[in-house]
Amino acid sequence: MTELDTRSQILIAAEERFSLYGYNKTTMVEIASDCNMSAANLYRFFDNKLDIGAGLANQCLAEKENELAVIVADNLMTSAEKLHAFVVNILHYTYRRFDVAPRLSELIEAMTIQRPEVMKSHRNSTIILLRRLLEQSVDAGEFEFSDIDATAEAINTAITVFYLPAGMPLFSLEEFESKAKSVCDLLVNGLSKIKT
Amino acid sequence: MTELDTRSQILIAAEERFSLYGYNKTTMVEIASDCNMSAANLYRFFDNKLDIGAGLANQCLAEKENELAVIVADNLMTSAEKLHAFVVNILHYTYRRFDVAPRLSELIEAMTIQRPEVMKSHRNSTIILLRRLLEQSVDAGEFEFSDIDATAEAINTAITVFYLPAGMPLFSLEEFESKAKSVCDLLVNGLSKIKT
DNA sequence: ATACTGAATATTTTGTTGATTATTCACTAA
DNA sequence: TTAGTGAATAATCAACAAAATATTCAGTAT
Repeated sequence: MTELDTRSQILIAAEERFSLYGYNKTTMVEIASDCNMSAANLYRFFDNKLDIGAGLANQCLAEKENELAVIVADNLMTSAEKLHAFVVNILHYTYRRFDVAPRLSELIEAMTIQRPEVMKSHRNSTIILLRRLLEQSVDAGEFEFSDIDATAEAINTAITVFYLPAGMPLFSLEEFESKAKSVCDLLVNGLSKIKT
Repeated sequence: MTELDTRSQILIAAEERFSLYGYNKTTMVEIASDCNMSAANLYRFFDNKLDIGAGLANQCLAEKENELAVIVADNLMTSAEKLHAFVVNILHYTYRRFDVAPRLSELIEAMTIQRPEVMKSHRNSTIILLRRLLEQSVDAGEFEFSDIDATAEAINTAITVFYLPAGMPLFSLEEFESKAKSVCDLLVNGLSKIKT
């Protein structure tokens, strides 16, 4: 088995364990024995448990980014619709992680605290996607703005609530969806060439 | 001494202790002896320690609301300037609590978890202030929008990041100030009668 | 060299127990 | 009746040992 195969075998075993029992309750021995190897051998592929977590988190977040990229690439939606779909997608992802698969959010929590660069890089990717959305909106003659980078950043800042699982218990999903709609409307109003 | 006097005497003693040593490390006996009374007597004025905390938190948040009310009432600033000042004030308050007076944020944390209605009511007051700001902006012929309540809520949602002490370690105060500026610009653009 | 292991060590978590602290209550003083 | 107390009880916290777990390392097999 190649080194790459073994790495992904470990990641698959870890994903199974982490999503079932959570990051903290999963031991290196368990992951190792799922892969029919000793715990010591895991260290030939990952520096430590946190790095296994980071590998997995990067995978999960990359999937999320792909979903968002699909929305941005869509050419049937208007830019306003895309932005709304974008935000709702983020909200639903956050909600799911808090409500449906709370085990995996233990991993995200650990990353936020102990591997902030993982979340930072996800943040970056998201802003790049927003930037692309804005570029396309200009091409389509729908939005206009002066500084595309500042605008992408500002939008990301304004929708930060929808990223935070900590806020989820405060309102129902329906309430959050309605908030997402109002915020998008407000933003779109500021971006549109022609005011609605 | 009237009952009201005793209540505020207790709150004063509690404020001193809470801001010096934090909510958790302050004991009922300490508060009581600061007021020259027995711990048991505190319970004639407050149901429990959490209620003393809630009384104090309400006071602190009311002060914050007053500062914001002053900004809204100002008649030298444009509506755009008011909104910006409003957001920056919130940001600075959050930053101060996280960076300068972390002891008191222990109290806010306890309230967030164990007395969510305290924070909810503060949230409400803030939205009412934003509503007033919007009313005045219409009178001044500066902003226009369809639904004032939805708009006030949407603005509040968009500026939620600036309320969260948890986010403070991620960026410097300067970075947050710049974010506050971009978000305000974006919002103002969407609200203004005449686009800039 | 490369893939791996068992056993040793270091770090973290868990469980337990004593001490602190919050809260209640029966009571006194005015 | 109102303001207060000391002492009893209940809940929480802190410290420390024991157990579990992460990580390292010396060494085996191919």
